[in-house]
Amino acid sequence: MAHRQDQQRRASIHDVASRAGVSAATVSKVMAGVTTVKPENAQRVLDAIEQLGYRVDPLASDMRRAKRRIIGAIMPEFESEFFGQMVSQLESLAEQRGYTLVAASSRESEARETEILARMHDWRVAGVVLAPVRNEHGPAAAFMKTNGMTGVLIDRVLSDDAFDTVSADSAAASAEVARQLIGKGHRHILVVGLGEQAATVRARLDGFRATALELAPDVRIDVVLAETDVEPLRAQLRHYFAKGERPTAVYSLFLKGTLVALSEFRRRGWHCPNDISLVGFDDAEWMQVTWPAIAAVVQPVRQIASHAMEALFARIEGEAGPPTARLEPCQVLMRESVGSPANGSGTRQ
Amino acid sequence: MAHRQDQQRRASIHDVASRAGVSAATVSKVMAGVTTVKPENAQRVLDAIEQLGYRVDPLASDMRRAKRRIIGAIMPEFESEFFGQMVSQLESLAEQRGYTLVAASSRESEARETEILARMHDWRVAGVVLAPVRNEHGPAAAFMKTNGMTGVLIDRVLSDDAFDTVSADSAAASAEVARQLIGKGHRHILVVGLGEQAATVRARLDGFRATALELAPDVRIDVVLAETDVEPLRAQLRHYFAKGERPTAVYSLFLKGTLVALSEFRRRGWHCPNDISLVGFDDAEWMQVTWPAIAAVVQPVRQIASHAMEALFARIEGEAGPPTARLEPCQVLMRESVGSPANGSGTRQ
DNA sequence: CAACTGCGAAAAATCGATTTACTCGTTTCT
DNA sequence: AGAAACGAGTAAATCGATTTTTCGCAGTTG
Repeated sequence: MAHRQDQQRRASIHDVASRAGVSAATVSKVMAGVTTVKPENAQRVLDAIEQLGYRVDPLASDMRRAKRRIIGAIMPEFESEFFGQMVSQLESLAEQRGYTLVAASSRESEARETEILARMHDWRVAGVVLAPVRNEHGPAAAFMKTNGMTGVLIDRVLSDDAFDTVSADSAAASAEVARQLIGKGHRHILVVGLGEQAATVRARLDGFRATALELAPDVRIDVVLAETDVEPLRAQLRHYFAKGERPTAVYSLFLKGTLVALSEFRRRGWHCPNDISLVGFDDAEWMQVTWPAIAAVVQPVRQIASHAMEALFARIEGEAGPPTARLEPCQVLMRESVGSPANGSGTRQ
Repeated sequence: MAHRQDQQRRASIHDVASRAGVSAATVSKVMAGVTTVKPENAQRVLDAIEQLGYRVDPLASDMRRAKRRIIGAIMPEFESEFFGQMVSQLESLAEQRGYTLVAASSRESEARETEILARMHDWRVAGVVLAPVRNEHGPAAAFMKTNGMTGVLIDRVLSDDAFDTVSADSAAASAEVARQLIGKGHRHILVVGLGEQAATVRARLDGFRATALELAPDVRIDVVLAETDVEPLRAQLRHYFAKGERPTAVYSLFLKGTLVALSEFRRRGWHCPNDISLVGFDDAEWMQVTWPAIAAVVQPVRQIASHAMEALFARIEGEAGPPTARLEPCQVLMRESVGSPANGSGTRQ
């Protein structure tokens, strides 16, 4: 009955060799495309491979190699559109070069970040794309340095003295947001953010503040920052509004903050842009289909991914030289959620 | 200058052995926790490991093993919240059992699905969690069967004769949606969907239609289905409305369809729920913070993930018996985007 | 005292492919 | 003609751990 004896060992190079009547070394050469094999023998090997359904065992094959054709990717999370697209892009770029991408999520923990890195080191990955939880100065980057790993840092980084970095030009984008909000007449703006330690959050905040103050020295900029979690941010924001503060615009430095802001507006019955304006860093597909459409800074995911991979492969192929720090320009989409404060800022429409 | 000689070969088991003055076999035993080692020697080995910073090379270690402690996961895409959460959950569950998750995206292609599967087979993964692009009858599942792989199918599947399956109870959820829409008085409903071949799409459509017709035999149900891409769906939907069709409610069978429907409503200046009602399969975080909040069917991601992993590990550990087919109950959140058609169905508010 | 039992550890085989070194013939060059 | 070069192929070493086998030695047993 049970034809469950199909646990037949998969064909090894020796099986192919004996079936083709040659040695294992010859089979290996045929697979490697070496020309010093008699065409006749090569054909017999090819036939044997075909018949046995032979596939090279990557474990054995990679054993003697110092590096495998594997790229590791470590993202802070997988749930957001941004990192989802990033992983997808990276995977596709890696595959184009014949590499396999192995992705892992640090789940916003620096400890996990280093553990994963150690595991990838054990796996002898050729290189790593690390999107650190905080910034380029964490233990993960240090681990990579001490272990001589090849890698690129992306997203929440500015520049590093050991690794190439690629990230969105947060400061420039924030400056542009400031320019537009000030231009529309806003003079009391609330900035909300998460993760003070993240390199990009500081860049966004500073870029925004500098430009806003330059264009309108009388502008009032309030800041509500929470350290790591979203819920504390929500609480702080609620408290801020409860005090009676009434900014005419809110600029959220990251996606979850935009959601928190929107939900607080809901609680209070405020509508955009009549009661308050809203811009968020990070775009999402849904933002253009809602009433109103939500203004957002679009991060250039594809550019970041492709430049990161370019830099990484250059290093893998041995390129020397000082590390580069790339900043990719963002696009600011001022959608319906932003208006002029004049429209009415006190009562509901 | 260049202190770049740090490419020092990492310590092998033999380095540890010679430093501890024992043989490699003894080191291996100490690491494996075998008790037949003199405590004194064990200590020397431990010290040597400590001093050399020795870590087992997984490549060499796994070489002789038939299976590695690796679980493969293949998702149709990484960009959506649903699959992002799914991968995250699976990764965390795998790690809890000491396994590493290797995730890959088939990018909605059955050909890629099989390629990835072949690669994972080469890697000797202990098991695979496959979320097939279409359904359980594709080439990927067949590949798994012929190669005797261990696996679980999730999401776009109903049941299979070789593998355990876990998915959301689409039919029941759709029936509930039908119940509520009919209950609110809707008698002309448009259902939009993508991927006729996907097991779940059919289940959702049939579940909805059966219940709606049972409760209100006079209900008119229109269906707009596109095969694979979103843009054709958008075109079809636009054409449908251009004909002058005016359903009072739209039920989208998947997330992207909900976005397409919303953007078409925008084009025409229709607001929910006054001009038209909308419910979508698949919830997303933003749906509760928009005006109006969008009604949605929430898939039980955590349950699906954990039951899938439970089933998978049971099989890995040798559990026999016929495959099981689990359906996890969904939650239907009727939010503001759904109202009664009476509210006004012709002109803008 | 020879034979047996066990323990602890070393030696050797194994996993599957790659690579180096080496063996024969054949050409080619001087 | 003799040396060097080359073509085609094989045996063996190698990668780093695990597992099986073997071995020495101490303590028992008959």
